[in-house]
Amino acid sequence: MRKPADARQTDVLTVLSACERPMTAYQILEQLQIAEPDMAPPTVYRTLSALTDQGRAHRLESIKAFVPCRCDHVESLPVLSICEDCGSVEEHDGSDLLHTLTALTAQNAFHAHRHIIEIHGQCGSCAI
Amino acid sequence: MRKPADARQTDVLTVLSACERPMTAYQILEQLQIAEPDMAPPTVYRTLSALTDQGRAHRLESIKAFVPCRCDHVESLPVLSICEDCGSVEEHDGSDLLHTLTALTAQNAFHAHRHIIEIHGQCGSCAI
DNA sequence: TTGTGATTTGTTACTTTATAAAATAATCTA
DNA sequence: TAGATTATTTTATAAAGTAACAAATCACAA
Repeated sequence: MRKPADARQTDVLTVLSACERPMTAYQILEQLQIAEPDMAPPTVYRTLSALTDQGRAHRLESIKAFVPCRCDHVESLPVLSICEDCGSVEEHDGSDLLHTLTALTAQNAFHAHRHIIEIHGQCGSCAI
Repeated sequence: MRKPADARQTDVLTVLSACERPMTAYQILEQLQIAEPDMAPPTVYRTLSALTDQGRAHRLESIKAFVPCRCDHVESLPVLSICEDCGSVEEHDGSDLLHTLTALTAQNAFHAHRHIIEIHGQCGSCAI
């Protein structure tokens, strides 16, 4: 059952958006397999790569999971805060951090391609 | 062959420090197995957790690898820059970022426990 | 149209990364 | 020095990710 890539991307984003929490690749796969039982991991991973490349989804490296982009997905520096109690994730625009980060790495003439900023902690609702 | 935890930690740090590049848990295991062929993954993972908790090593979440802490391992906000060409990693002190990060997440009364800041790019030596 | 090559998508099988849980060893306490 | 307690190791397996090839589709020339 062959589908064009953009249809797959829509499918994956739909599944991701329907869930309040970040989802692992295999959780996404499991959802998609309800409609297409033969789907295999590479299909999901390929689609997720495309989505993250486009900025339409983000991968949370520290918890091996994915969230849909809640911003305009053009923003250059997503900062993702992850509540360790309830698992919820908030997305923030970290553009203000850019020049400090650049200054930090400038010593070695380092040229950045991609920034990963994730914050683990406790969200307001869970702090009560 | 049972060893106290701190001896294990020394072993792992020695292996890590002897390598210029970040190492995966299984690469570390492979090195340690030269002396102790029966060592199994959980021993390495447990030791690495202890080391990262103490700040004596860092885990690069985005590449699933570990480096020894090159700073005083008390520093609160390590920023790790990773060269995508040669694989080298530099460690920087990102304390200056703290108040901006706090401001970013403050809207939701989020309370941070741990920050993960990794930068992918190209180091000076590889830019030539 | 139809053949040809380039590209995208699907499938199989596997590798790498990580951990749960049982087993064992060391240490402590009385 | 037996029994309780804690820490470490082992076994086995779960979870995450990918390489490599097969099949389908597309683009375009003849």
